[in-house]
Amino acid sequence: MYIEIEPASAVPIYLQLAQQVIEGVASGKLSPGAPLPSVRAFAADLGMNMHTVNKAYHYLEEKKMIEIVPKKGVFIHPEGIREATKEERERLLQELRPILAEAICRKLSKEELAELTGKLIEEIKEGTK
Amino acid sequence: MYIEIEPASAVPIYLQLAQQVIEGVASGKLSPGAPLPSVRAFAADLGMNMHTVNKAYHYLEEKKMIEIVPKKGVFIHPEGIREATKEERERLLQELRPILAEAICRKLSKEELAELTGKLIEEIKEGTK
Amino acid sequence: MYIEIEPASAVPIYLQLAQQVIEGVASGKLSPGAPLPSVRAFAADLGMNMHTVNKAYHYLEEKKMIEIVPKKGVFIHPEGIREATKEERERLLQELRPILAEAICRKLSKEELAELTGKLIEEIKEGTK
Amino acid sequence: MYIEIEPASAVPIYLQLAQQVIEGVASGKLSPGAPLPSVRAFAADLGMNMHTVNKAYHYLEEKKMIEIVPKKGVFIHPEGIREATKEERERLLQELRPILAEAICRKLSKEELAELTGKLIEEIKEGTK
DNA sequence: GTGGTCTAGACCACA
DNA sequence: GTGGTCTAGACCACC
Repeated sequence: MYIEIEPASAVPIYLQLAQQVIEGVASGKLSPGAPLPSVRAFAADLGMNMHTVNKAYHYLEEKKMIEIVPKKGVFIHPEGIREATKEERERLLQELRPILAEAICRKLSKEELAELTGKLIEEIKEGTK
Repeated sequence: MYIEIEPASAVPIYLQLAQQVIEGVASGKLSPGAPLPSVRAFAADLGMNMHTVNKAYHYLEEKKMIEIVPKKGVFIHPEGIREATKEERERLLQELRPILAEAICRKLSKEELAELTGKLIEEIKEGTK
Repeated sequence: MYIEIEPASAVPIYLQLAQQVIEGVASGKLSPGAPLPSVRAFAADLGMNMHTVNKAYHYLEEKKMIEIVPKKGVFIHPEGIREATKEERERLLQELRPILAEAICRKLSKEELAELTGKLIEEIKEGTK
Repeated sequence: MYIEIEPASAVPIYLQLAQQVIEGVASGKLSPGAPLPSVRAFAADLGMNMHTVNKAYHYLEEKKMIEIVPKKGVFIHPEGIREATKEERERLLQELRPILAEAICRKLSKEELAELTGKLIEEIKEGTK
């Protein structure tokens, strides 16, 4: 797992971290049950504060992507990531919406978009950064 | 143009407003050169602060999607929205990335995703909310 | 709303605070949509840290008992507290279980327990502390 | 006695163990004077650390629910579990309070609650897990 | 060693 | 003025 954080980004550090863990799962680099570093170790590793890592972990736990076992450690959810609920699909679509709207304004055709997202999906699955 | 704002959302109000203007353009409801309400009128209409509408407008101006003509008014960019630059395409992909990654974790296949985004694109183009 | 915190208690401060807000709702003192103090004001009021109040608020938000509107304030969930899902009922029962088990060991009969809980419920509903 | 531990629970393992012993007593499966496994044997049996079992035993001893006889073994308190003192009743009520408050918020009526707790009590007494 | 909790103080964007 | 984020450093219970 290589994690790259851009401190200057508008997206909060804890979110960047969480998203990269999610990418790790999507690419298969992180399998169900796999341990994640302790909050302290990860924080030291990434040069950030313990609480920031903690926040990322709790964010992921809420999404049921990881399991935080008090005093034991943190693990990719051992029962596997569950399929999206109707609510979650709806949320993902809502997040997608403004991005697609802007792309359409910018004259990207449906086909171009399909190709771009297709490539992006492959990239994520292969774990290419 | 029906604008719907969710005040409780984590997305800032000014951004929600800007995104809905963009959707208006994407759907063709707002054509190049079309006038937008004055800051004052829009704010009163939507029950929000003038500063908020102003911020949305300047956000859109920076993206070159609208033109603010002092003393005259605000218009959808009359020369049409220009195609995405390389940087903008890159940014759109970066925004897409975490959403797709989560979708993959949630076991959405490439085909399902393509179908969903396809539908969403149609929805936006038709201006269906 | 009178809030009383026991710093020496084994139950974390943020939880005590959250529970007392819940009691406020149960007693009807806090109605749907009612505003709660800002994190800073509440913290100053209660002599605790802003982050502790924040944690209590986010705990309650997760339970959908309050709504945190960024930059606006915090409110008792305006649509009212929704009924317990099957999962939540199950959790409540699991929490009840060890307490009842101990009570049974201590020779409290079913009738005594029913009477005690009945009284306690009335007490909570009336907002008697 | 079947003991089931959820390692991922927020409830400490030693407490889970102690609570299940209490349930054993409540259901009558463990009668006054009945022997409990040695710390070592229990730990091996449950795949947990000796310290953890030890802590559970001392927790139960403090509650006077078991008796630890050095070099002899551990037994359910032979003189029977004594009735709850006033303090203990008070403590049980205090533990009950937040659970009931949440249930009230969730629109569970007094009658529903009475029925649910009644069922739960029967379940515990019968030793149904 | 782990995560959980709490405090303190800071800066930021938003409204 | 609001909540959001981040840092820093501390103590605790549990394993």
